[in-house]
Amino acid sequence: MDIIISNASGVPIYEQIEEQIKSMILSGDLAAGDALPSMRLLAKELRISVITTKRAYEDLERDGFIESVVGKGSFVKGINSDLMKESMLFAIEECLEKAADKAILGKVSLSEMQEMLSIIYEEKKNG
Amino acid sequence: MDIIISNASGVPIYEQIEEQIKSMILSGDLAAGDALPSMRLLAKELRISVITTKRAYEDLERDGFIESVVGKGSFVKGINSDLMKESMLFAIEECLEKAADKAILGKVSLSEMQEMLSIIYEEKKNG
DNA sequence: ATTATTGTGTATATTCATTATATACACTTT
DNA sequence: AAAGTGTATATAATGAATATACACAATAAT
Repeated sequence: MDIIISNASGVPIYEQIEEQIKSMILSGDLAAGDALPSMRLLAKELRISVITTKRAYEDLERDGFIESVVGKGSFVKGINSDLMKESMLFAIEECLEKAADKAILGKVSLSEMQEMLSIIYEEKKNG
Repeated sequence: MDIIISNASGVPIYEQIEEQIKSMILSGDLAAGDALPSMRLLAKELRISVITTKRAYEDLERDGFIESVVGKGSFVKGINSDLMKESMLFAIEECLEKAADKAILGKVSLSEMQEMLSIIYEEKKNG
């Protein structure tokens, strides 16, 4: 399981895990029925506490993406892919809203923002 | 002093105050030498603690935007307007980066984001 | 088959950092 | 003296992350 956590980002670890697992489900890297790494194993790999992985899996279960059964493990559920994309778009929207708020306060134009976004996006995608 | 704080946003109150005062300086609503409302008065207007306004003014002073002198009050300093804009752009950049991260994970294209951003920006600016 | 072991998820109590607070203090002006 | 400034100390409330012990299931050893 290729999950990368960054302490510098300010994003809570459990959220980073959630986002990346959702992404793998969306992209097909994880299919319905697939087993996730156990909370303990993932915690060991990432050098974090079991409780943090549990927090992530707990949220994913609450939101209907996975299912955990004691003694057996955690598994990907059948997902409505459209709903999934909806949830992703919503998270993106929240970030863009914050950026727009700051931009308007700071008298930064839309085209300036578009330019910035374009550079950032391509940078992240390629470099 | 027209400062609006929103508890729903998740942004700390002191940060909201800082952003809005910076914005007023940048736009010219506040000029060098102008007196800010006293910490106590602003706290009273916003129905928050003096300590929170102090925290905001403290940060603004640390960053060179204002100056506080005991017994007298807090005042806007002479500002390098370019540096100011730099600092605003940096904050916007951070938000856009988070959005871009999520977009790439979620297989959301750049043009989709541009479209979202455009709608959000215009909505906030006009509506 | 029974039992011990190992691997699952779960629950409790705790630590740490951040945000926000009440209250009392020190200084300046009037 | 009084009323207005900014300042400092001690405290509460929340959220992120943790260590440790608990409960259940599958498996290997006997």
